[in-house]
Amino acid sequence: MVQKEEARLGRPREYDPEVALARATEAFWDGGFSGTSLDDLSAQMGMNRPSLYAAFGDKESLYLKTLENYHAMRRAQIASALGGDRPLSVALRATYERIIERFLDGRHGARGCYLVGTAATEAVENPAVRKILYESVQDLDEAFRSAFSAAKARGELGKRADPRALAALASAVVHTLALRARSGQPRAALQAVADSAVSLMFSEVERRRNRRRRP
Amino acid sequence: MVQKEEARLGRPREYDPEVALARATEAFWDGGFSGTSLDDLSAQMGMNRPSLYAAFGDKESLYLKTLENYHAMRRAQIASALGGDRPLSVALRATYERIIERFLDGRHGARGCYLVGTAATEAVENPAVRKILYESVQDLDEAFRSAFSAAKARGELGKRADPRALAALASAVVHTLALRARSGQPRAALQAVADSAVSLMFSEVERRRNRRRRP
DNA sequence: TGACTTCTGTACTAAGCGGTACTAAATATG
DNA sequence: CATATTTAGTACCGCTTAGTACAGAAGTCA
Repeated sequence: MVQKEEARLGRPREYDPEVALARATEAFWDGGFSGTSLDDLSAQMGMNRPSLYAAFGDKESLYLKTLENYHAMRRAQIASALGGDRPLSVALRATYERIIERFLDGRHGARGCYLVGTAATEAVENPAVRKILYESVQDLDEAFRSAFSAAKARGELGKRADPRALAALASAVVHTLALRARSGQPRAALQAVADSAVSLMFSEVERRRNRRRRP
Repeated sequence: MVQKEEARLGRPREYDPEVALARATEAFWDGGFSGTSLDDLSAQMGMNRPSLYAAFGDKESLYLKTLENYHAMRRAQIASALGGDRPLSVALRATYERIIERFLDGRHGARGCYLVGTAATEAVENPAVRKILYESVQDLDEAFRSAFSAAKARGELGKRADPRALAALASAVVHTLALRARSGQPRAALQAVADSAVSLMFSEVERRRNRRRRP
């Protein structure tokens, strides 16, 4: 993320596009697309309406940009969290831990996942939003699937383990955590859900290990 | 649901309150709370604004009534689907089948669960909505938990099986199905998720059975 | 310096919003 | 029949919305 501060013609911007987009995301995250007005946005982004329009287009295209930006960030984050050479059961727990942290962190209370919390509502009547939501779900599945495949190749899972099925389940845990956070469940409840899910995914193997250790 | 058509004073209603509430649900389901105007509602409910206000109060209280109504209906439906004397693995598959059917059925495409699709967005800034969402998640967990406990007592699960953990997972499947439906995933994808999840929940037992049958 | 370019900020428009006052219509009651 | 009561429908209110016109400010460039 190098700042390429080329000498631009004309009056310089008084806002940072990245910061402004992040603040727009915050605003939409709390209120949803329809529930957040341009006055809200302009206030929270610290830029007046005409500048906002010049920079991001109309409300919908601003919203789509926040969605795509969020999606790209999370995609990278998940990939890096699942990468590395830790056993998947360990990496998975750590990943959920970080996700829970993010889902609980909001200025006005827990807000879960941005896509689950706001894009899902808009998805029915807005095809562009639906497409982003669809791709984000697919990408999450795929990230988990490749992680489970790799883990299986490393012998961390049984021969009968189905990476695709386990990945769908791992995604389901993310989705349920997003919803539970937004519904107001406390951190301990979210952690319990994530923990028991991971235990279940690896239960077969862990039991086999235990049998071998103390026969 | 007996119609108690008492002789009321004054001009008789030209609308059926239950039908009107169902139509309001439909409208909100597609557009969300903020995205659905009173004009939309009054058009779809087939009653003019003053009648709407007299019958259901303002927009928010109408929305809350649709949420509570939906919650009560689904609660009863899940309970009846999980009840009966079928093995839980069978009842669970049937339950998911029915849920998928409902999630895919919308006039303007698949819409998933009404609560997940609309209440989640409003939950951050509206405590009343958050409360209903919270209770609906808890109720679903509890319905599944009691079903898993009963199944365990009937010997359908291993001794180490944790009904609470399995219930959280079963709820997670419902949540992910709601989201996937709304994101546009086809029926086959939803069925695959549900099927493989059920298989995973009962995998331990099924494997043991297989071993016994063909040793 | 002066022309050109880009951003800022005020002020505005037209349309849509949630909500309501008021009149007419349709029933029960006496 | 007259009266009370409840609904239906029109028409409106004040406010908020998304989006824009325009003038001035703050830079670059020649």
